[in-house]
Amino acid sequence: MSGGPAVATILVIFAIIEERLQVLLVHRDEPPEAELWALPGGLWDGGRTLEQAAQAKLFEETGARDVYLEQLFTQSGLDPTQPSVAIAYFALVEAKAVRLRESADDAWRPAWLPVDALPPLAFSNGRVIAQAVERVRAKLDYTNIAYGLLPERFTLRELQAAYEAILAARLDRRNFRKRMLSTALIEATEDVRREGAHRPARLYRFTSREPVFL
Amino acid sequence: MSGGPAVATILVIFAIIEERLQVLLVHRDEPPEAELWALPGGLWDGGRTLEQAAQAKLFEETGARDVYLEQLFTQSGLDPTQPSVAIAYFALVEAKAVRLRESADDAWRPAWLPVDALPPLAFSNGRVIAQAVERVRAKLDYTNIAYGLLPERFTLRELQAAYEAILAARLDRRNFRKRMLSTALIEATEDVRREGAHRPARLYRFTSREPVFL
DNA sequence: ACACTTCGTGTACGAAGTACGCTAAGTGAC
DNA sequence: GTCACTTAGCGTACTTCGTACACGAAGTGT
Repeated sequence: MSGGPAVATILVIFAIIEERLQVLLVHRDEPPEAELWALPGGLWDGGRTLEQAAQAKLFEETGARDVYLEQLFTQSGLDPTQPSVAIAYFALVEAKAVRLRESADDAWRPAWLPVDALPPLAFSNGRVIAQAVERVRAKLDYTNIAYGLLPERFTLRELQAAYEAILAARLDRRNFRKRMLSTALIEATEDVRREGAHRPARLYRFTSREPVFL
Repeated sequence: MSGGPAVATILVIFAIIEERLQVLLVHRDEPPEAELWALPGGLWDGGRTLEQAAQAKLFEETGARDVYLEQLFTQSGLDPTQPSVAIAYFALVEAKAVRLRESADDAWRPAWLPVDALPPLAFSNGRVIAQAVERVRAKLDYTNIAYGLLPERFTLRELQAAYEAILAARLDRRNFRKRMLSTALIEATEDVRREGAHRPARLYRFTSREPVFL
């Protein structure tokens, strides 16, 4: 080994928790950059494609499969101790379907942190996250990537809450509905959900759980 | 050496030549993939950032500095003989300012080939080029990246010709003018250019030669 | 003087997005 | 059972942006 540069994949895993966009981070207990939070990742062994390696790491951290995963950016020089490149991916997962990796000794423990209030991060992970957020926001407009964040069936209100969490903006309820239904990204189901003292909400689903562009 | 995966940068260098969007390719004289055209690139030595390595390679091939250069995508498994990752960049250069590298023995000779009529390419370079074209097209709409393709001063007709070459579509002359001038991306100069038996055309320049987003 | 070519500006129309008011369908209080 | 209350759901007016298209302006060459 050694000689060639180190190649790593790092993951920006998003979920919506408590109406906020949150990102999965791990607490580093050892140098370099000990005691800081960092994005999960791992060295690439060359045995699979980069995408497969990222998928595997995502599964290891969250137990999630078949979620939206997209390559973001490749950086060099993140690790000052050796030549290295890191290929960043981002993923959107449904919070309720995730089971975080257990760390018996409370070491390298993973946790969700809201993107609008991040602590100091290891390496340059803040930049990577910012870029991931930007990409997700842009893609909300013309793709169905939100399917990754929601359960199979959901109300329009829930979908809107997801959009608002990501965009960090409030949207008009009626225009949002109109826009969503005018695309073919989602479709109504037969069922409704009743909760609270008001009219029940119809449940919708994404017409496709594969990435779709408008 | 050896052991770690090979890390390479590859470049998709665009220019507009004879009113067509063309890409710089080199002819491979040796295996693997001998006798095919391929994108220029080189192994990364870890001594600089990836971006600097790409800049250097770009300069080596074209003599161009300070042009638009953007990272595109990272692929693994392009080379079947060893684990490897390739970070692709694309660049936009002004054809007239380019001086192609001389190859004394006519080996690995570089040449411009139009993107709409490419021969079979080595590795999976066709996909990379297609993705680069797509990115450039998208960015034309909301950035000033075209500045890389044109000389410092140009007529609106020339700018439009560049857009048409990239988009592979014809644009309405008057709407194009209106749209361009409504942004602050370009500004009129004092001078005009006279050529041919007709009204002379005003010369414009980009207000900035750094990347600008709308 | 006139034909010819490209440059430059204005106007009319339609599509898409935004602001906003009103009715529908439930639950719970009394 | 009626009524107050809350969220769901739909429709309309207005604005903004993009597209289609017509005409005068400013040169050169005959």
